[in-house]
Amino acid sequence: MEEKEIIAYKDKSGQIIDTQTAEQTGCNDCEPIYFDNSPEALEVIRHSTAHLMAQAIKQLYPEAKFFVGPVVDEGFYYDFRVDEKIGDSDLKKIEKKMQELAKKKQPIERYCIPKEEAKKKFADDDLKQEVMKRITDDELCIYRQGDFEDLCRGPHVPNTKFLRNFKLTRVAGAYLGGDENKEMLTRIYGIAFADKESLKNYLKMIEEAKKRDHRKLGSELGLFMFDDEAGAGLPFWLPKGARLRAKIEQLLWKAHRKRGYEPVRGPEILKADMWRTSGHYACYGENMYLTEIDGQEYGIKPMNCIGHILIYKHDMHSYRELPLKYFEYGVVHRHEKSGVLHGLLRVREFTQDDAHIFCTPEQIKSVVIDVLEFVDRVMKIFGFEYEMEISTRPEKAIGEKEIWDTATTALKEALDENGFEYGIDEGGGAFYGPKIDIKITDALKRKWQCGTIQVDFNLPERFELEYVDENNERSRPVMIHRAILGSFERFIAILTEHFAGEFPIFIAPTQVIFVPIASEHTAYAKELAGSLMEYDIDCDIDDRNESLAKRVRMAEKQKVPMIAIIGDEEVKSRKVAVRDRRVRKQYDLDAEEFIKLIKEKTSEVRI
RNA sequence: GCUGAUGUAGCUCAGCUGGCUAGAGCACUUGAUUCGUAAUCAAGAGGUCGCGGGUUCGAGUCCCGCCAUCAGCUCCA
Repeated sequence: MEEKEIIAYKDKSGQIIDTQTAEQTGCNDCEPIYFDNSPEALEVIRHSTAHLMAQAIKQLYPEAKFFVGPVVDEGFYYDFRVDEKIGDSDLKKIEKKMQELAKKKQPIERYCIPKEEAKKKFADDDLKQEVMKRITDDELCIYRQGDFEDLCRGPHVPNTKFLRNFKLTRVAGAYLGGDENKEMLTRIYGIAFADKESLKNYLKMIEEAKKRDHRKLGSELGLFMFDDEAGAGLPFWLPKGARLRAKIEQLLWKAHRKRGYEPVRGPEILKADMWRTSGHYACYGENMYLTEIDGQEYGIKPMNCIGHILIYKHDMHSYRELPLKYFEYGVVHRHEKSGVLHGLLRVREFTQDDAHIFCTPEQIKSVVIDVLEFVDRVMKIFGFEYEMEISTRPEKAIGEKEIWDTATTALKEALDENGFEYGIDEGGGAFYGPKIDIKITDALKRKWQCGTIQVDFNLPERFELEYVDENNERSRPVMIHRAILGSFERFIAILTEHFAGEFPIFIAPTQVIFVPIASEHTAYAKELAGSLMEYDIDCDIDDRNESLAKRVRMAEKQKVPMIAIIGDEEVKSRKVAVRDRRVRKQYDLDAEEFIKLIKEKTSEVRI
């Protein structure tokens, strides 16, 4: 067996020191990093592959100027400027050149020079100047392979021979430094591994993800559609999708009622002054759809808070009523930029499973703890793992700093007391308060932001909300906004990809499909379907004039969990031949047993 | 919104460098078949080639604008 080669070192603090640096400055107490797929090794390999790509681009497009080329979660990229347009077809060409360069086994060398000297050296390269502006070090390092040199902090592999298992995945545009107002550079993304096998597996995973794409499955399974003429980002729910959605809505409705939430409903549009009072007009106005009615400006709601607030204000409230929980499947409209729309994951009209809890400041912690229990229950039912993150005060915000601090502390305590782990997103809060975001991890280990719990001290102030406290005096309640799924649209998109379209029977659009073998068996199938419909179980009967084999195939392709075949034998003995997709088994059951089984399977889930 | 790519029947796609009435498979309709677990046979219907301009004797094919989609940037449920 070939001994693994060392491509870099790791020092005590965990920092990666490449072999070039180690040679120049030494490295005490360093552990070697071998040429394999460890996270550290991949970082070095991918970073060097980015450089190799830059070298190839420079040879193919001599006028190219380079900005930055970092390693990211999904591989690496390099941002650069060329005069020509680079399309997907050019990737192959660049890849080929990279292979060619890698084969030359060029050593990668490093040398450092004072910043001033570097500035002179790259005087005619405005992008390099831009990079240097961001670096505070006095000495800058340059890596060289063959005739290609690039300003870089490293680390890099010692030789280009280590860079063989890579693939350029896509071309895209990216703003210089992520700033929308600056010029747009060309960005090429790529991925690299130590061995061929891992690269192949990675590409296979991407293929798998493509097969699960909710947009593809959504149209194959007849869940939803979009219509170019009707407008971008405006989903239409087809019968199968609407069934699926209705089941989730019903399940969740009951779960809310059980937890003391009251259903309410506000109007879709409100006068613009309302949005001015709330602060939405100023802070969220660019995303709102505005219209004029009888000379008055109105805004279509982008959030449901105002409706719930006005309902709260309609009555006097005693401290005895708190916490008061209003919930609504609220339809909201947000003018998202056209480029960000993405299937059901990002749309312009969507329905939130929204609730607002009015409580005293002292109750925040216990209310949040209750919501966390609710979230946990729902996530478990659908088989999702999740993580949480607290977001703190953003730059564009309303409300006093002290108020923000109090609220943020309450959120942290609620999580701490329950032993939940969480991350912190500094400055990531909504403009009206800090929040806990719930991020789902799906079957392919991808993370999605769905649920959210947001404390709000500001809107109660702006709308002068009150309750009568135990001393018969007026006090100001706190509001907690929360959503568990986030929106039905996004949640169903994630659910579809998570289950690859094979929804569990309790939410499947078609829970049972009857396939009568010949036309004289249809009556019995209808009778059984009728019984199941009594229990809100969605069943279809496929009595089309097609072969049995074909109809079974169609049912399988539609991923129906239970297929019930009805023929002479079944009619005669009042049985059902069941084909269970989940356990991939076939068995016979008496009609009564069958109905009981389906009833159990569909109702065992309670949130 | 920005960068790049794409847009032919409900879906997946073919249609060479501009040239007769635009094709295929699946789905759909009709007829035959009445069938025991992943595609029965036959026939039929379905498209102002995303929309609007332009170049040309002639445009699905070339040019411009718009719309939509895709991959990203940025933003978010």
